[in-house]
Amino acid sequence: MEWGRAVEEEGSGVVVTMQDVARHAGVALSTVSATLTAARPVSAATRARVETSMTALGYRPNALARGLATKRSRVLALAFPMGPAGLSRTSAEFVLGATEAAQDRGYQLVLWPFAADAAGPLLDVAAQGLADGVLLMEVGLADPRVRALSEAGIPLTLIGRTAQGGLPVVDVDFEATLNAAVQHLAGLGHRRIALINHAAHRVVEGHGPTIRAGRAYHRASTSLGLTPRELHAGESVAGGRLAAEELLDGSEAPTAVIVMNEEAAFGLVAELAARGIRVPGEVSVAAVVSTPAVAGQTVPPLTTWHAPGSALGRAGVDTLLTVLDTGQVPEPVLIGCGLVDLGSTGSAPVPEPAADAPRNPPTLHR
Amino acid sequence: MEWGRAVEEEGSGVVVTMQDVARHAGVALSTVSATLTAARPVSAATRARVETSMTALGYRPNALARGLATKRSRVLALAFPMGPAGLSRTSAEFVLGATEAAQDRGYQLVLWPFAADAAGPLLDVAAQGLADGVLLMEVGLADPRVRALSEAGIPLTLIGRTAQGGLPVVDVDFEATLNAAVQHLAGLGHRRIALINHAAHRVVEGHGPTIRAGRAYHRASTSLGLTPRELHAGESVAGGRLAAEELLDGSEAPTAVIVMNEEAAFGLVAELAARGIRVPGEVSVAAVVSTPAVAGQTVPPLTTWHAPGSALGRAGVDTLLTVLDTGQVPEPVLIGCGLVDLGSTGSAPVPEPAADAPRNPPTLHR
DNA sequence: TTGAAAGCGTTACCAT
DNA sequence: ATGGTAACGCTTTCAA
Repeated sequence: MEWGRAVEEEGSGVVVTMQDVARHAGVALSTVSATLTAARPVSAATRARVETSMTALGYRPNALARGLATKRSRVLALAFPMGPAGLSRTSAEFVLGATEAAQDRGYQLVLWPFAADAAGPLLDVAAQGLADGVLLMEVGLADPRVRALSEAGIPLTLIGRTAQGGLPVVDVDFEATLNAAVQHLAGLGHRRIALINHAAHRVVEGHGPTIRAGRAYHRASTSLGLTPRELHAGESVAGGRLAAEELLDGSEAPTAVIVMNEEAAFGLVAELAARGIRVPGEVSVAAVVSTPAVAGQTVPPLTTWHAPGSALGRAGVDTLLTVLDTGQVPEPVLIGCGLVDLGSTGSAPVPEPAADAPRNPPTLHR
Repeated sequence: MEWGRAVEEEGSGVVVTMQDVARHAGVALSTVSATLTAARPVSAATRARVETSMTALGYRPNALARGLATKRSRVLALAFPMGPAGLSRTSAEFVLGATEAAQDRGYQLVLWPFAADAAGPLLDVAAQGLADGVLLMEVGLADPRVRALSEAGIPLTLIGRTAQGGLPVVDVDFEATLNAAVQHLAGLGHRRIALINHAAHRVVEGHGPTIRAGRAYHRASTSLGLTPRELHAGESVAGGRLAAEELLDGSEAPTAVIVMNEEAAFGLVAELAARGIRVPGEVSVAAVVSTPAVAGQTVPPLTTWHAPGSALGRAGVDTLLTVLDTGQVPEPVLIGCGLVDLGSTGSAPVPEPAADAPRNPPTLHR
């Protein structure tokens, strides 16, 4: 509808450029660009003409060209080491939060699956300009990726690692969470509160959550005058059962168990059920840094300190964008877990000595 | 180390362009490009010089510029509707397979989290040239995204949907899998083989797997002269228990159950355990289109027809690249599940009437 | 075999 | 407020 130029109305793979829109609207190319970016004032009249032309032609800005010109792709890469186990619910909540936050701020968030150890491909992607910055999930204490990326000067933000070396970081507040859990159980009268943590090799590998949760648990326990008892269980139902057996077979069986290992939680509950031990009547159980959606799967469902996935996601994006925009390293952001009471914790049982193992007050009868 | 030009050795955010490399190597820009793309012959000598210069300067090709020039980003988008439940193990295996296949063929595979219904953002990303093609996961029978993308002329491949409308597709071969499961159990002597499928509303919504699995199960059963009994269970432990109760309470309780619903499988096993029914002694259980990693979590672990996630991922990428390169629509690819026998299926119990419900041969005693 | 130059679709700056 | 035009970093002709 202008001087005789063949106008493709839609579809068919024909790319409509800014130049096309400009011609159609009878304005200069730079004016079209301006109405899009608001980089300079455009009169309402021309703006209207331009916008009409854009929709008429089905114009779509080319992100690559824009990125080349601005040196910004407006894409954020979320690098996560993906094993065959998939994405845990907690991670998923994180991703969703991050995705929303990114969109709110005009960025695209893409998940880039990378091997946990290989920094190379990650480096390429970032250095090639495909992503403006990188969100690194599940960072180990001595993660090769961190060194590589930060040395290459690629803006990044770490998820899941305490501040060290002045890198931008967001993380679960394990300290606060374990403290809350211990306090909660102690408040119910429990004196023997055990922790089932991740596998022992995780500690050796420098797995942050495992280490920090363990430390926080010990600190919280001793500060209340309780004797901590930490077990490491394999990440499996079987691992959980084993830990439970070890815990229950001794004479000093705990009356409350904190589990920081989702798979093992299933095993613990199964073992308790197999022994006919009532939850929370005889033993209280609390899942920590988990989610009710998972911890609620057991019978009975477990009271949970819900990992703040979504909030962490938002915080991660915000932090990364701050780095991108200002070059400054923001303070670490730590977010605690919220309590979701699903009824698996209750008052400590009255300390009645078991029949098989008489203790201090010499046999009170059963 | 050349005529006096300030040479940045690394890092520090300074971008090294092809022009820089050309100058450093004393060749033309186009020659550098040629050594990189092999688009034209380059003598070994100059190639060596160029490569030396590239590493000396720490050159990284700019993907955006290359994409702009070639009109190919060499990025494939894997669009998956991400809910808070995360990525199932099966999906994860798919993603891994796809990622590997993409890398093998020189492409980057990114996961683009999108709302299941919103086609808009997806369209933008693809139309903007950020991705060359789209892999659509979890496609519903009347998926708005499919229409939008194919109308926009964006190369795509569907995952999880039978061929219809001549679109490129890869999927699990439900027919073959359910058939194999039914045959396997019938071969063990079972005559009452039930199916616990996904929730009923899935059928209404046109959830492909649910519908096709159900159909295949019915077909396989009747072709063997068996009476099919299909139940729909909610995707939860509770849903599984409910279905189990319904199945077990009747007088015609099945001796074998096929479960095509991972969450419900947990409930089924729990209910069987609660009733003291031995698996596979009294009831055989088989998980279908699942993975041993999940179905092995129950006690006892379940014999599984393992969903071919990885193979599907590779097939999906291959199909999409075929579409991209040739514009042709390849034939649908269907891949069946492999059997992983974890011991939860066994011979059908001898049809001995239970003590509480005497049947044909009047009370043989227990 | 190599060099020079014209795009790719934008943005950003300089005029007007 | 608007129109030209030089980048952006690369691929791809076309000559030499």
